[in-house]
Amino acid sequence: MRHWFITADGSLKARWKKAFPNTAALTPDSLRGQVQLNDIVWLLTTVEEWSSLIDVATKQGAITVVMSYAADDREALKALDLGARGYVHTLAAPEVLKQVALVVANQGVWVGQALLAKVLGGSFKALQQRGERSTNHYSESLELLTEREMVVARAVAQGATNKEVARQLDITERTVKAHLSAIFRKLVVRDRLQLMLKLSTLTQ
Amino acid sequence: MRHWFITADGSLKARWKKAFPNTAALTPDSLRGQVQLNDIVWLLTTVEEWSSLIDVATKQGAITVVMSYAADDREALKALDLGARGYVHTLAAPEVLKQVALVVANQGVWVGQALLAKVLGGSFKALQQRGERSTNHYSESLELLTEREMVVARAVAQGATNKEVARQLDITERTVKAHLSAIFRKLVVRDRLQLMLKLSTLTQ
DNA sequence: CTATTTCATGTCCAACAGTACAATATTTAT
DNA sequence: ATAAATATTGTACTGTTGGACATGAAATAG
Repeated sequence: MRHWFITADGSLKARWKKAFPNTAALTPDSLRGQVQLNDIVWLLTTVEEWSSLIDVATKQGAITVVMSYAADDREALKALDLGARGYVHTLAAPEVLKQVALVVANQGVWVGQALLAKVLGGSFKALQQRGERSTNHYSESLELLTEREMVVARAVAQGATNKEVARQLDITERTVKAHLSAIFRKLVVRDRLQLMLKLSTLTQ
Repeated sequence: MRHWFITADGSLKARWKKAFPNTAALTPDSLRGQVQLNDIVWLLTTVEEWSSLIDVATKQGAITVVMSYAADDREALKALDLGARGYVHTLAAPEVLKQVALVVANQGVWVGQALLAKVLGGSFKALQQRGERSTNHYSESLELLTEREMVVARAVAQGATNKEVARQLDITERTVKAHLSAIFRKLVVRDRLQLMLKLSTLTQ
């Protein structure tokens, strides 16, 4: 089982070699005939080139993973729909690539956690034949927040401390706390970590 | 990390032991309190019992896989929607079970190929109009963490307090802090919020 | 014009988080 | 066998967080 990285110029990044010692880079043209059964093909080409490349690779029994700079759910779903078995960020660390390889090589599918929730939630409802529009109770609860609270919530969800938020917004730390208390009460979470989780399930 | 097979009578099939030497069978009642973080729970109960059992297992940080005789797509989606990470046939061979375990333990989701097509097809349409954004930047490695540290890191990334993690793992709060200090140092983050952010990108 | 909402700030305090010093037992590697 | 890594727990200390009391100004809705 070999790993092939398909890049426009056939270049091979060091971190890929670090992840998989027995690997090689290829240009899109030289893909056909090279790959074998259960090889893993990592595609770094443009969106336009996927379709045919995924097809070529899978026809030869290879497993395809699309790499992209844009962590775009729709793009990911398109790739998976076309036959790719994974969708991962281009700059993923060697350790992540290893995990992805492990999963896809074992018949699994690699998608982000956030995307997964959407996929399962969405499709489940789709199969249930429900005509209701996707009313995420989150957007409602988010609308409870005032403009200022929203800004604070976002900053905190990005990992900022109260002090940092205060500096960013040029207000005192006390005021940040006041906003946070209101946010916690409105969104029914106990602390900034739970807030982070709540926000991430919806804004990502 | 242990494997638990939940059956009505608490019986344990030979092929499960063959797949995972380090395993045990449980009845639905005895599930609570037994399983730990990152354990894998295989559910062989009736459909009616899933909901609560998946909930109990995941609340304790375990990964749930539903086993069923009926290869029913809708049943599978329901299981996954409830929080299960895999859906596999009850009579699956040991080799298959090992693969499933490998995939779900690495953040993957196990579903059949046929179901996958449906899921993606359905959700792709369902998700046509949603915007996305993302940020990815990391270099440090998850493999720097020991097994124990990994368990703590995941628990914290799910929003647990030190006290809660201590209770879950049946260790003192002080030990949790020790692990966390090691985690922070290794992953070069300053606190649990930054850890959360880092893990969410690493395991995306 | 008043009532309400939003935004800002203050002090006090208890709980939580994280580090700096440890120490000890077990397992793993050389 | 010895060294290194891992897992566990302890005390003491500092900084952060969030709630419980507040107050006051500006904007907005009725």
